[in-house]
Amino acid sequence: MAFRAFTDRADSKLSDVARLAGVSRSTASRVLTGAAGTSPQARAAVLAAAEKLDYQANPVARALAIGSGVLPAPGEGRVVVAVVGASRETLRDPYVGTAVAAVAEVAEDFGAGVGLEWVSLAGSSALRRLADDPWVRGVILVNTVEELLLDLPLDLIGRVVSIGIGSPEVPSFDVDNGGAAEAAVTHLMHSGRREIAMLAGPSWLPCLRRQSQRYLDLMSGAGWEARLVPGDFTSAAGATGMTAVLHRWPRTDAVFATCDATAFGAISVLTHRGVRVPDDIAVAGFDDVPFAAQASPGLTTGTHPVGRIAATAALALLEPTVADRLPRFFGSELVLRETA
Amino acid sequence: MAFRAFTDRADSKLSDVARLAGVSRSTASRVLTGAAGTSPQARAAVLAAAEKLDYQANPVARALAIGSGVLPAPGEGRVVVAVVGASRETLRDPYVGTAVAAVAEVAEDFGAGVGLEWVSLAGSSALRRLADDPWVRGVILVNTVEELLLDLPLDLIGRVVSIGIGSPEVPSFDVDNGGAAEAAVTHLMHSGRREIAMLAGPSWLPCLRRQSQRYLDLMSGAGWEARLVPGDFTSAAGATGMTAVLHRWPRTDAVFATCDATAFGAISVLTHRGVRVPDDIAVAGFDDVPFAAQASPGLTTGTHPVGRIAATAALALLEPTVADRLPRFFGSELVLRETA
DNA sequence: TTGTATGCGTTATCAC
DNA sequence: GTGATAACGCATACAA
Repeated sequence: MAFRAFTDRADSKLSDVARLAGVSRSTASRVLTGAAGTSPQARAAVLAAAEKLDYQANPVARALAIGSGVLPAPGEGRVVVAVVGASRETLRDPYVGTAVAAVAEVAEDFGAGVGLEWVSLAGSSALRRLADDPWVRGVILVNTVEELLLDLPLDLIGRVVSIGIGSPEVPSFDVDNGGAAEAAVTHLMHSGRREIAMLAGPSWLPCLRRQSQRYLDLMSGAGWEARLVPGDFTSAAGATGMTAVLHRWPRTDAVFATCDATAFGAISVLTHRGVRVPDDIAVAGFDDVPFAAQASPGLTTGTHPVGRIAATAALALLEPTVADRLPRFFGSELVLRETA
Repeated sequence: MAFRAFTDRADSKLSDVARLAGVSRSTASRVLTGAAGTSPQARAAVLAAAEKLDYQANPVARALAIGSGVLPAPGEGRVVVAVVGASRETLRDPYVGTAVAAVAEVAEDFGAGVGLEWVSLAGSSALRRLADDPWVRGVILVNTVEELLLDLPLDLIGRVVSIGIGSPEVPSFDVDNGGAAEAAVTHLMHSGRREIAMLAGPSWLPCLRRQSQRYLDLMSGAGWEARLVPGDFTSAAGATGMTAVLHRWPRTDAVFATCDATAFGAISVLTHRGVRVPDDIAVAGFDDVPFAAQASPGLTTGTHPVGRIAATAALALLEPTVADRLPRFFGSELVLRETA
């Protein structure tokens, strides 16, 4: 994030180069801009002079002449993490912090900075602004929805990726949360549970559909009744969701939660009511946050490599040449602890 | 974060305004730039014309003429959270995520963006770059050290604040962790504990000195032996620190940890060894992370309003007029739960 | 192929 | 006070 070109005035200008090369400014300009119609010898002389003088074109003057805006030099600019959500408080999710940190780390290797921005569910104007800003090297959409993907500013395409759902134009990077759900639910099934409820995430979040759907499929495949309650990733939602489940389906003997925070919320309700975990009700989460290991009982949960996913997304933006070879789908591993 | 001025060409130029106002470009320019020597009637005419045409000076042309770089328009630019630390992984601390999110929320109200950057302990060059970048509206230093504060780029002064220690030139915002330490330690003392150890934070972090010092003062004031082990905010450090404490001072009956993660690391060691918490050893933490309430036993800990602190720091940067009236020191409240 | 001349939109320096 | 006019540094039709 140097932006050197803006402030430090170049020590030499085009006319200096031209004079040293023994040509006119026009010729020097032509050579330097790579325009056609320059003799090899003129080109060599200009290039040598430019090299010698360590010439750096003044981006402001160039922008004025060209009629364009000032463009960032290679190695400048920033990557912005654009988090889609119902309210600005979405930014407070620990998930976001992890992603931003990971992006910051890889961006630094490319001389880029990181930005964090909230985008409302109908926030195409925010994306429009990002698209208009030449200093935005790339945008990482987080938790985006279909609508946003559909009317994405066209000039953003090619420098936007998504963590969550994608589209033909925007490559997506995500955890295999369908697989994670399957691992957790089948584990619960194999350990003899049948009355399995799911404390799901926000229903508007499309990338979660794989998770809920897999649960639904598994339950109907086994011929058992599905018990799904939506939530919002908070532990409060886990608590109210658990309460609702207990009320509607008193015989429930296992719960799969969309994330660890929700699982912990559920567990707190359970222990408060004297329900034993896992003896009476088994609980499985998803994310494998640090506390999952420290809690007692230890939370059985699926890993969620948020940092790796975000870093990969950032790399795809900053190093387009390797983008195709990057993993797009990240596996989750079920970590068996005590709650299930 | 509009940066509109860069890309969208102004629809009207200075000459248009001048023509409509019936004056020369020179006069129009003088009026618009606020230079001296303009007649009231000329000023009125120009202002009216500019208003009518919705005139916006082209920043690129202005920059070229003025010889400066392109400056952000009022309401543009960004605030960067500069986290000081030994390695880039410092960025992964949940504390950082919370701070960035909070800053992002208030920055948005001012049309500013947020950036996140890592600054090494000897990272004056990184700060130099930030100072040179006119698009940086302000810098929020996090966990800074004295050295960095001493050779801060001079032109950064006035748009840099600190979360942690400050200096005469850079206002600091921080939690009262001395008070937090006192509340926790005296609580332990009042509940009959005497052999109180402290699992401290990184020794290089100056803003933590108030915390450790208060513990030391309290212990020596009571005439008891101090037992302090440094760590690094991780739960791993809590585990190894707890092990060390147990080894060196087997009769320890209470522990105050610099943060909740460290406290949980200590507790896991304790429970693994069959030591009962709080019966045998009481544990108090600091931060009051969400998990502190959900863990069982619930963690007794001091609140740490990171979000409010960061938001206030951002406000001080973006609204200098109210900066003096902003709180600089944020109280911590001891939340009594089960571990102490 | 090369050089000349002019434009990009503003600010600053002059005379007036 | 005001209006020409020359920078600012570069790009590019156009003429040579």
